[in-house]
Amino acid sequence: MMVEKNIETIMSKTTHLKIGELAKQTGLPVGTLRYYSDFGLLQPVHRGDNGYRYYSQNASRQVEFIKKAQAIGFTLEEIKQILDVQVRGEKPCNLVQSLLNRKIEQLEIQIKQMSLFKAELEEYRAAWANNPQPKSKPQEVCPLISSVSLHSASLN
Amino acid sequence: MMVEKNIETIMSKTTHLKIGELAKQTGLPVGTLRYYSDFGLLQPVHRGDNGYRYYSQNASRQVEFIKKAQAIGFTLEEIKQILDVQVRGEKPCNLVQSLLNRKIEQLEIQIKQMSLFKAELEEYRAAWANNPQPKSKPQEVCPLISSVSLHSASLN
DNA sequence: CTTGATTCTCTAGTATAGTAGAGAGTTTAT
DNA sequence: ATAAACTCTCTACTATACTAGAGAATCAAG
Repeated sequence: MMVEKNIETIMSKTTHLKIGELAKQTGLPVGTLRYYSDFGLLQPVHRGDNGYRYYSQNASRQVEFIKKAQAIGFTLEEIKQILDVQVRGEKPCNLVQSLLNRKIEQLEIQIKQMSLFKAELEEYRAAWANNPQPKSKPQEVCPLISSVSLHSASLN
Repeated sequence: MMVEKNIETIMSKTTHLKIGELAKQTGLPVGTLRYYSDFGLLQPVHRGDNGYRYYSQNASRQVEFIKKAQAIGFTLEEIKQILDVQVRGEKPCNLVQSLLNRKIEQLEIQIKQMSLFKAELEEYRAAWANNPQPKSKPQEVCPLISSVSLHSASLN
């Protein structure tokens, strides 16, 4: 009993991170890490007898992955699906493959949309730069909406 | 009195849209349009004596703009700030210019991030395609997380 | 003129992604 | 051994973007 506990303690100390340590490494608040844990997004490798969460060293890399994916617009649910596969080291079953394919396609579309939208905003900005104010046509509320909207049609 | 009301009624019928009509044109539920109205994102040009919202013909184009911007990750608050300027036809004051500049920059960064992330997922997929399963190293939970994470560092 | 559709306001509920705090147990440092 | 720091669970609250429904007024058609 005593021996077993010692072994675990040593293991935990050397190979695992407590939640606060992971928080420091990643910059995420402890509360968020707990939330991820409960959500099933980032699970500790094990729980101590005290109930403490112990994370693998990989955890902070997974957090980085999560951050990126999130910044790009993936929901936690979607990220979980991707990470689940990673973590479980499953063979790429058809389901998972198609999931990944869908995500990649989505990204591609989004990148295109964003590029177009950016161009639109840039035009917008440029048009303004030398557009004093529309005094003549009061019924046209926005002087730029029409030009902006020309491109809008092609985006959706 | 009577004459005024008639004129308004005629104006409304010919130049303005009732909420349900706009809903049909745009595909957005009436409730959402009301929400946008209350939020100040898409305001009716006027309210009738009955309290009805009357929208300009432009409204549906603005909705398209909103949809796109939203699809790309802008919040309604941000979109409002952009549209406010459009609608008010304001001169590009410094504040607004910098707002737009910031948005454009943000988009640029996001596009880059998404491209990198997409590449990452593609690598991921490719690596899986010919990776049977990691039997030898049980402690390495994920066979791909390491390769994935190599690129991760450069992304943030 | 009445019926049915549309609109109004207002309240409340949903999902996502957390954040904050209470109250209790655990660990660490002195 | 005791205090400070850390962790636990659980509840409740926040913001964003809606959605649903009640109850009342208004409008449009036959």
